[in-house]
Amino acid sequence: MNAAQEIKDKGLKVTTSRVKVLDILQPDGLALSHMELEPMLGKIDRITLYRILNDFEEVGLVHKVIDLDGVTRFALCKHNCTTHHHNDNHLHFNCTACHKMYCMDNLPIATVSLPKGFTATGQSTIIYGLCSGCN
Amino acid sequence: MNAAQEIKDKGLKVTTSRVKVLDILQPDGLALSHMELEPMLGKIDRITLYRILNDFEEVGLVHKVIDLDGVTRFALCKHNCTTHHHNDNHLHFNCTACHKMYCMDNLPIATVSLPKGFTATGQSTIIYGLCSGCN
DNA sequence: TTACATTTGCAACTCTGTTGCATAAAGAAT
DNA sequence: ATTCTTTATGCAACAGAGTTGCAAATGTAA
Ligand SMILES: [Mn+2]
Ligand SMILES: [Mn+2]
Ligand SMILES: [Zn+2]
Ligand SMILES: [Zn+2]
Repeated sequence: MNAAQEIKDKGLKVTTSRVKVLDILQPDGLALSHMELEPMLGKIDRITLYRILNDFEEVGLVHKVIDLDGVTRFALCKHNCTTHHHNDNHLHFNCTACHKMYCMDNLPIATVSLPKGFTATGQSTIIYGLCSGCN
Repeated sequence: MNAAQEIKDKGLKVTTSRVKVLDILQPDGLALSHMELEPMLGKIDRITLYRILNDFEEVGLVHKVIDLDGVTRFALCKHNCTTHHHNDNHLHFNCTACHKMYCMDNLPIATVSLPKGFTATGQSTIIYGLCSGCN
């Protein structure tokens, strides 16, 4: 499906900025930061980019993940996420050389048994090391 | 062991600010943020606190962990960490109600098998849900 | 094509973290 | 105890990330 249609299906107005942002996030399965996205987008205001990404996250088009350096990154949702309900409970891999962050769908997530009194609703795991490009 | 001695053993000068910071981090096993630490410390300059925590991390007195909201937190090391070599490869629990972050020593860490080309040197897992105080 | 609702760009602001520099404090030598 | 040297501290100034208010521009539907 094309970006404009996905945006419309989520109930958002189709604007050139939003289409461009979604197109850039499409292909790779990588989670990109604001600093990486801004130069790829031309002359879009950085505040607009903040608002677009936040809107996309709210309607389930992208998910947010904070990497090991504390940098916020965004990646496409692939599992029918909807407004305020994300299904992106997958692992992420953060390369310590090139700092790329990969969404690792299809990897199993271990269940942890917590001490009495604690109840888990989810977990966020970032594995770090060298990616296939840096190895 | 008392805070002053621990600081001296790591080759750092024993100052009143450093002792106070280490004393505050001692008891609970919680990872505290700058915003939480500053009011507990009285009149210590915030830049000084940044430098103290960074120095403590470098010599292996504390470790840093970024919570689910992207807030940087610091907690005591408990496993003979040394300069530039940390052994704090444990899970963390982030309460979604009170936002406390707990160091979960003694919980097993699952090993993940990655796609070809990727090699892991470690992982960082944050489990979220309700803590014993909020349940 | 007009009219309405939403989005965008800009200014201003907060919060986090870093660096340079003069002063204060710690530790060692005398 | 006093001096000396090194390190730590406080302050100012700055850079980056993220938010909000508001007027102008744009999208959509009538
Ligand atoms: Mn992801
Ligand atoms: Mn910890
Ligand atoms: Zn890499
Ligand atoms: Zn709690």
